[in-house]
Amino acid sequence: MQELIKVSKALSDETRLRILNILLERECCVCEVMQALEISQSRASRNLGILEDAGFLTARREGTWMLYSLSESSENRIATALTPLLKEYFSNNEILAHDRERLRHSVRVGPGCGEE
Amino acid sequence: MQELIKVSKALSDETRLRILNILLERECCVCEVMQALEISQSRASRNLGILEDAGFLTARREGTWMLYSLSESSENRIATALTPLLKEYFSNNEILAHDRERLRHSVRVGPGCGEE
DNA sequence: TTAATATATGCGCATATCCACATATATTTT
DNA sequence: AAAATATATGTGGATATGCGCATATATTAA
Repeated sequence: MQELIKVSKALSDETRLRILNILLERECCVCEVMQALEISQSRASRNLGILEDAGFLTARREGTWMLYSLSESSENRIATALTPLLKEYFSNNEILAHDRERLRHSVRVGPGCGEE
Repeated sequence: MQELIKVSKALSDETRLRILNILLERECCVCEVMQALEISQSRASRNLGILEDAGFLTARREGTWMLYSLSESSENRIATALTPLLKEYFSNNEILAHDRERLRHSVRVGPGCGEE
């Protein structure tokens, strides 16, 4: 029961739903989440952590970046059962469409990206 | 998005999951919920109200009783999509099984029930 | 090693949540 | 109308949550 409560709490927040929405598009680093949602770094990081802890996300490191993506189906049965529902629910929302739009224009800066 | 947040918050609490669990068995009045879960009257009433507001429950009056039951599928798409998941999730839990057991022994008292 | 960049986290504050207690409301019975 | 019963709700207190700010940590580049 505690797992279900954790999953539900993870979905009980607008910031986290917005994060799931853009991660349905593609894997993102923290700074891309910040840019797409126009939120602070600590806010992005903390909410990504909550979604990861609830089983929605998987993190991997690539250089200085932490890349977050939706978990595989095997990781968390509840979370992945909900994902199709979420995707459908996210399709007709102004804010979420706006976030996805900004994601397309977001830049991943850092050592790995030499400036030209 | 706010509707999804409301539904998620409704599921983010152990008391409310326990209420959904016994209502999967059958329609209940507030005093039966109190007895099955061994909680106070105000706690039962308030949490039933939260589940109703989120679209999970429907209430009808019968004399002095308020009878709560799971909503029909048409009422709330999100809530009803989750119900089968919940049902499966509730099956192997000690607390929830105990609640269902107490529900079987609960008594609906009141003016309608003449003592013999 | 030092500097630079990306991310995580300690902390304090504002707000939300949950509960028990007391009380208000609604319905039925007398 | 008054009493009895079931339920809803106002209130205050304890705890949880979400955030910004500052700082710590991790990795890479020089």
